[in-house]
Amino acid sequence: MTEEELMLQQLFDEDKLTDKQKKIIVAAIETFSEKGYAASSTSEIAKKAGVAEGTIFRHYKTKKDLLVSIVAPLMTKFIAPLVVKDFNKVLNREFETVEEFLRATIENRRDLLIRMLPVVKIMFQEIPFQPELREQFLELVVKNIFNSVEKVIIGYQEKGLLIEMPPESIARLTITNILGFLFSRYLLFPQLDWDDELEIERTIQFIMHGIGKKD
Amino acid sequence: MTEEELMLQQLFDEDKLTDKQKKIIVAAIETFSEKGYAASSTSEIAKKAGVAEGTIFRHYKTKKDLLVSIVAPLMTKFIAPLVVKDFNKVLNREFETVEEFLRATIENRRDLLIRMLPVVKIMFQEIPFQPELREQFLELVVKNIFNSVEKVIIGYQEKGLLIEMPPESIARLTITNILGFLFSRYLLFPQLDWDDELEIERTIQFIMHGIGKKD
Amino acid sequence: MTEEELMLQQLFDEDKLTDKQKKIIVAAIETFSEKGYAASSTSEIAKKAGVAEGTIFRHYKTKKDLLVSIVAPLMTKFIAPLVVKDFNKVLNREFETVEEFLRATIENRRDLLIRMLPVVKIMFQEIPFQPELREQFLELVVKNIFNSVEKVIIGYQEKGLLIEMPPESIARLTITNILGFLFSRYLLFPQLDWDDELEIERTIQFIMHGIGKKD
Amino acid sequence: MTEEELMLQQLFDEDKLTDKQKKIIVAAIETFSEKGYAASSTSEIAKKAGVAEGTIFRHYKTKKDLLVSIVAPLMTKFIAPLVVKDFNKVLNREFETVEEFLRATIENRRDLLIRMLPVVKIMFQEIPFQPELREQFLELVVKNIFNSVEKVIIGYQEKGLLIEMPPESIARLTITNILGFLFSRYLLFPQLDWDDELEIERTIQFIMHGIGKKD
DNA sequence: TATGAATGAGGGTTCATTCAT
DNA sequence: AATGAATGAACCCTCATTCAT
Repeated sequence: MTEEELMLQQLFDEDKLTDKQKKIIVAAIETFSEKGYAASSTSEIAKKAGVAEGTIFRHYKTKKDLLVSIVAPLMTKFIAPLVVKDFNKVLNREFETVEEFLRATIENRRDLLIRMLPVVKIMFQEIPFQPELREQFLELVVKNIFNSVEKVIIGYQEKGLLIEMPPESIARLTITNILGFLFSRYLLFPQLDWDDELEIERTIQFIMHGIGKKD
Repeated sequence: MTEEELMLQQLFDEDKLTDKQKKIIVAAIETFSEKGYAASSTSEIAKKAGVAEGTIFRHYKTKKDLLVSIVAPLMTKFIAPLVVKDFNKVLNREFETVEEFLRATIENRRDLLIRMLPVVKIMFQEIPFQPELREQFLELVVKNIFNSVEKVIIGYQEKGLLIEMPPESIARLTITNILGFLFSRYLLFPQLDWDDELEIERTIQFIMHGIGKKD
Repeated sequence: MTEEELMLQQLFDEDKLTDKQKKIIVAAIETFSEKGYAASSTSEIAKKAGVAEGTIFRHYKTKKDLLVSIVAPLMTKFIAPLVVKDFNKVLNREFETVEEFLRATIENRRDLLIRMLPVVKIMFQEIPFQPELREQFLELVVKNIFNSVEKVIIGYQEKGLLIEMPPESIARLTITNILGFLFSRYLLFPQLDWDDELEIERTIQFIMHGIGKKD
Repeated sequence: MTEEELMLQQLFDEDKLTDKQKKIIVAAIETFSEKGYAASSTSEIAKKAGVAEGTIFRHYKTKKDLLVSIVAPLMTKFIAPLVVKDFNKVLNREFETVEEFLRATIENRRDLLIRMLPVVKIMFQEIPFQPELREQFLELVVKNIFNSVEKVIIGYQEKGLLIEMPPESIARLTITNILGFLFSRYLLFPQLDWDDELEIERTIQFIMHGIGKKD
């Protein structure tokens, strides 16, 4: 089983996908991610997947349908659990400090995040142009997850570990920084030299303490 | 003079642009920004600009040439000065604290940033797919600007106002948060209700102090 | 038994058709009639028939084969008997006048004609484009039937009830008027208000006496 | 100037058609008429017209647009004048009898009718499937022309030359017979031996006197 | 026998680009 | 300089037909 298929299993294990369907999805993710949705052609995807072009349209009514079929489950099945799962651990007092929690979460899932990056890239690239995706994202990710996050943040706030800023803002800022790092690192400038461990540590440090010196 | 033409003047005032060329650029920015580069057609741009299709190709050899002609000067003439200019003020001790500096910078240029957002959006949308733009961005923006930033940051660090983190990281994190806010606000979820003043204040607060409670 | 199946029985009662075959034919007639042969897709027919696409091609080698299988028996088993049958009655002096004969024939079979119209429509739509059908039509309908008609017409001519025009011409003109009414009524402008009884009466009157005033 | 171009001139002389546009229309008429609209491909039409396929879509937004652009002017510019023109002569008492009028009309325009037949064929083939055409036909031909016809018919009725049947019915029946002859002759069975003069004469005779013997 | 996934040729249409005017 | 008709490759998608199950 290739890496891609592993990722697919994470994304699509509930659905019964035929062999060809898996190949189409793998090829589509690769192509969309490399060239962007609009610049990808179904014929190229078909060739890369080793199927006839018509086969794509047997499974996905339109090219956009293919896009949505890739990105939508990511939102429902991947991103939500990714965050929520360990938040429960946090709520169960497994982590004494937010710092530890952030470090554990990021480190813990870094490989998966890296493997998922193509799809994440597609997702953020297309959200500005596809109202359908934007609405799904708001409904499934923003609303759904931010609810869970709120509890955790409030928990830490009550423990006196977080400032009193409203939970949504804290969530937005934290997520911004994590995604900001990942996008800079893997999408915008992958060819630069990065010391990943160090940058993650700095990101966490920044999230926790900002850049102002305590005195 | 329309708003767009004002923006154009900021971007292109040195070049002698014909009236039609200006219209083409305005139309291209609007279209690229709305639909993305690949999904925009030159015929649509021509129609929106009120010129013949051929006219576009008289001024810009290819569609990609049009894209680069829009984004490249942004990098050289807009973003660089935007940051550097006030950094010099900072170096001249005009601002006692980083906070004040950040606030002044953001507030000061907010309107312009908002008006520039279409082009900024295009820039970030296309950087992952256009190596030409990516290299330009690295060369002109990252290297060029980060050099200036370093001095400022070092200055504040020497004054004991910033932590000891390496200047590049501080720059990256700061920029990430500013752009992160602007992208969330204007590109990803413009339809949500935002209290801009408040969010900017929180972003600044976050940049300076993180989310961890000092005690 | 539905109306369609009744019609099918009239058309195909000798052949042993499976249940699925009947459903395919009903669906094909409906689709061909609504959209025309070329604009109908086998997949739509399959869906409407509730069978798999492959099933159609198990029974009919090609799409055209399906068309011919529908229209051909119509010519041999329906139209020919339709006319000939009562012509025998006429020959047996059941009708004193041609008028009565025409009226009886049309009225008598009007419901059936209406129910058959989808297939008749297909037949006339496709005859110009399918040489196979055209030849069959000439062989089975024109030659075969016109022979019978000739006898009837000659019979009435001998009785002094018809003018001396050659039987083929009389046949052509009569049929033209009946079909012309039916086509105007049911195919070209079904949405107009028609007083069927009245129009039939006028058609008969016209066939018999033209529009010139006797003096 | 070829025959087709002559016909085109009759149909489209008011519009300024480029050379390529004329070729496209000629090719489209030929192809639609031979194979039917749905079975004709734009690539075939382009090849036959000697233009690039894209050129078709520069002038006609869609394939259906091409169809309508061919058939619509036929209705407005050809069929209407065809009938109305001589009806005025009739009203001016140029013809003593309806028979003479019919003969003059048919003979007079037979060549043109024959040359127009491909377009007439397309028109009647597609009216059942294209609501757009059907409505146009009703609006432009049926309503428009039948108004004129009514006057003529009433004129002859007042002169005692026509029976008292309602003008619309007389019109429908007359037109049915003329088109019925033309369709049988040129569309359905062009390969049969026809004595055109004789058949026209018989059609006229039939229209005037029916098939019933006066006595 | 019946299925429906798979095919790949061909469908209508769009597009960036060219070039004569 | 500016036009816009013309191009033809490429696009997304549909289709009749095949074949392993």
